[in-house]
Amino acid sequence: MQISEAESAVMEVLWRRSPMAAEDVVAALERSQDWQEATIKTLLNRLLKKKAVEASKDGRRYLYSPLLAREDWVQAQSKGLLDRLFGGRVAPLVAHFSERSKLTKKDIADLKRLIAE
Amino acid sequence: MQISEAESAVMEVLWRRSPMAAEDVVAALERSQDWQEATIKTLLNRLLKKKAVEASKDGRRYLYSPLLAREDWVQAQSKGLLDRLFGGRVAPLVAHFSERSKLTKKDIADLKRLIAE
DNA sequence: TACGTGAAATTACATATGTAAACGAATTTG
DNA sequence: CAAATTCGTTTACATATGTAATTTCACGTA
Repeated sequence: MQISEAESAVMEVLWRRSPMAAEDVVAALERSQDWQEATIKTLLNRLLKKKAVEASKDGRRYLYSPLLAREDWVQAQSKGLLDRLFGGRVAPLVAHFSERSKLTKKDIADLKRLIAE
Repeated sequence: MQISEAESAVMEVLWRRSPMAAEDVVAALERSQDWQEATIKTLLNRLLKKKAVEASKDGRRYLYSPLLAREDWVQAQSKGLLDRLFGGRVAPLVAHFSERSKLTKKDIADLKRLIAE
C-alpha cells in the first residue's frame, strides 16, 4: 500500500512523537499545512485503513502511533527513486547532484568521512 | 504539472530515442509493460496535454518527441525526495544507504573518484 | 432525563491515475 | 467504389488523493 504526500505529512508528525491524540496532530500541522481538522481526521483514518498507524483508546478518544517505521518508509522511497532514475545505483545520483552543483562543502566533507568508513 | 508513474515509462522511451510514432512507442514498451495499445495512446495524449511531449504530423500519423528534458525531470524528482526525506542534503541519503549496506564496491570506488573531483 | 459537546465515523465531491474500449476520419485494398 | 484497416480522438470506469462537511455516538451537565 502506498502512502500519499498528504498522508506522509501526518506520519512525519507521529514519527516525531507518539502516541498522539488527533487534536495534537492537528495542532502540530497548523504551522506547516493549511488543513481543516476534518482533513486531518480523514488522513488519520486512511492511514489506519492502510495499517500505517494504529489507535489505542484513551477514554473518549484515540491515541495514534505509527506502525510503519520511518526508516522502512525512507528506505522504500529512496530505493524506488534510485531504481527508477539511476539504475539502482547511488553513485550516479551523487554524480547528478555534483554536476548540478548541489553539493555543499558540508556534503563533500561528510561524504569524505563516509567513504573513509 | 506532475508526470505520473505510467506516463514516465512512456517518457523514458522517448528520451531514449525520438521522434517516434505511437506504434513504435507501443513496440518499445511491449517488453517491460503489459499494456494495451489504447493505454499507451491515452498516456501519450495526457503527456501532450501536459506539454511534456509534442507531436509533429508525419503523413497520416504523428511523431512524438519529449519537450521536457530528462535531466530536468530527474533533477526535480531527486530534489523532491531529498527535500522531503533528507532535509535537502545529499550526504544523509548516502549515509542512509551505507547504513543499509546498499553501497556496492563499485559505488564506493565511484564516490571516491567523485569526491576527489 | 433531555441536551449540548467533543470526538470519531460516514459521506461527499472534484481531480488524478491506471487501464481500456468505442468512435470517427483518412487510407489502403479488393 | 465499397470494405477493411489504421491512426488519432473521445468516452468510460474504477481506484487514489486532496480536501472537507455532515452525521453519529458517548458523556458530562442542566
